[in-house]
Amino acid sequence: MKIGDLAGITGANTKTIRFYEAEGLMPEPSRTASGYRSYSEESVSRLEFILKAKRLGLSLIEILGILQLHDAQESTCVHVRDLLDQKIGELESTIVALQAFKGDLATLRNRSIGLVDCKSLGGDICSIIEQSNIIRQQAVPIPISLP
Amino acid sequence: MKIGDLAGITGANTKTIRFYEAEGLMPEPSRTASGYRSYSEESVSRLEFILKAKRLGLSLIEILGILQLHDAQESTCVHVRDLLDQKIGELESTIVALQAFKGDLATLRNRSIGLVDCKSLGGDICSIIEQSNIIRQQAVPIPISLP
DNA sequence: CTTGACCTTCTACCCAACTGGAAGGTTTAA
DNA sequence: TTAAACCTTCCAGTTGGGTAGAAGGTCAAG
Repeated sequence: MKIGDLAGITGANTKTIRFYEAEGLMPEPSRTASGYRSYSEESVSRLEFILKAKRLGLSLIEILGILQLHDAQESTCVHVRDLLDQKIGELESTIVALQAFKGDLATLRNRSIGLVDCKSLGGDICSIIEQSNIIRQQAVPIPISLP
Repeated sequence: MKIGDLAGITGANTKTIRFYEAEGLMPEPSRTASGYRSYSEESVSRLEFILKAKRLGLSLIEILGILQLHDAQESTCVHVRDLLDQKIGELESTIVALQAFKGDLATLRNRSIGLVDCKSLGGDICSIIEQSNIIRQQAVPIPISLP
């Protein structure tokens, strides 16, 4: 099967497949006489694995780590479970931070009800912002991407 | 006051101040005879405004919009209130999406308790991932950055 | 007078995860 | 036979918000 077929089956872009190969996520496939990449069924499941893992919020680096364990014929389960725990923890603290931040913004917004002249609260540019005193905690960045 | 003084007062990096100038957020300041940037108190409050607005989660583009209204001597309050409403709405849907996603990951993780051999559930690489069927909604990206 | 801490401009690089385009080779169906 | 639809490699660009470094000019203290 050629790269376009693999792309069609998995929903990935051909450029993305070559990119994953360059990044070491997909192994170098065999080639036809004319140099076209030639993939097997195994390539389909490997690429689908990568896409699923991405949907779980794993980065390419993290996925590479799992695949390297797999390729070294080591067990990946414990490692993956740790990764999931870590992701869940990150999500938890992100959610908490965002909720607090949303509360701060809502307070700020409610204080500004009925305000038309920005300077009526004493600011130079916009009192809503200048009167704010929000110090946001560094939130964990959320990896979000869809194929 | 020179750029280093402005940086010291506000906590911003001198490179960042020049970058904001290039992006049109900070106006071009006057120069000393030797070409050094020379700032006034107004520059301090403008830069502090930018930094505060960033802490509210506004992007530089959004901040630029507010500043352009201000510089055109139009009222910014209504616009800023709308921006806040929009940010609050984005936060709300992001939080909901993240909570759902966290629940999905937790379910997946709990299903894998006690699993040592990844293939015992039938997968090729890691059953935890291969058995997952998570289709994540496109979440709203959250601009997060601290000075 | 020199040393070191400033300042200037300019270009290039960082992060992730692709995506686009150019320039060329191959295959397939009409 | 020729046109479309593939494929190849390589290089550059995207996004956002900066940062790093080079090469040079300036200024104040000792």
